[in-house]
Amino acid sequence: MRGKYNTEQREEVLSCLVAAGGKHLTAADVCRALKQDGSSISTATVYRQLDRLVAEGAVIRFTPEGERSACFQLVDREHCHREHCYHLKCEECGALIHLNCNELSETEKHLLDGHGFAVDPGRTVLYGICRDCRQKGAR
Amino acid sequence: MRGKYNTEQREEVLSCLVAAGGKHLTAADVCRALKQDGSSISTATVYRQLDRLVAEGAVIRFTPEGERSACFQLVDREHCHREHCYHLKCEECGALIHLNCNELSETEKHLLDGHGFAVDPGRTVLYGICRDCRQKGAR
DNA sequence: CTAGTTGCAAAGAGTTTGCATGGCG
DNA sequence: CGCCATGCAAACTCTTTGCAACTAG
Repeated sequence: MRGKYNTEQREEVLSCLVAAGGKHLTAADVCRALKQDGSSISTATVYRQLDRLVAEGAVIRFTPEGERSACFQLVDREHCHREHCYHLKCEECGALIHLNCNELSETEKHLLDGHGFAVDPGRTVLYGICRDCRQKGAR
Repeated sequence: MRGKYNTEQREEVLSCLVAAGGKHLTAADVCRALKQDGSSISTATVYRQLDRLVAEGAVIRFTPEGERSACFQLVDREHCHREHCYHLKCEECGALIHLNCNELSETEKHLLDGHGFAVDPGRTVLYGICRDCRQKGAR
């Protein structure tokens, strides 16, 4: 089973994402950053830890349009109550918006009752254009 | 320079996307569909034509989170807004469920009106557990 | 001790590219 | 005819996997 042990490699991958602040990193970015810090972790392990962090909901994964590799970004837990926290990712400016909204809980309920599908909010990312970018772009 | 000649291969790739209606296709889907129609175009050419169509703006390209391959979808210029087709991805069995549901359109509207966020349905994937897997796993 | 983890290298999947040939305009 | 497009296969990039050795709890 995954996510049982707390290894040094795990800590390093995690702290790498923490150091990145609100920004996202690719797996390659993480490897590069780690190498620069003197620690060299195998690529496979970086991927495995990232997967694990995503599964735990500590990190979200997404692939920006046009990019070939996946991006990983730390979820800010302060602005994110466990239960119904969704993430909105602006395709324009890249902002990651944390959203806690009853309406979405309703939708969640509907998908479960009406479609038998149990949504996993922590792992779901809604793509679109945020308010700021819509105003700027006059859309 | 690109997009000068109107070849048979170009027509076939295009008509394949037209035939798909509002739905998106991967490059592999296109190849498969063409092969089924008797015409076999090289993978490279399918990619090149898709690139060309994207460059021309006739087609959009995006990669749904969790998927490894890019999706291509015809831009319907008449019905300017994209079809409200969402995708549900089962984390258990990997099934990708296409969903067209009014409730979600409501949610979309709410996100726009209440939060200023214009969701991009084609790009968004909701993660969770599907009905079958929930029943099997007694979750 | 025992089961989860790691590193390595090799395998995979998807996509791109080099080059000679073919075909649109 | 001049170029652009095609096909093929090899190259490439990103990610996953098999397996033996290692290690946290």
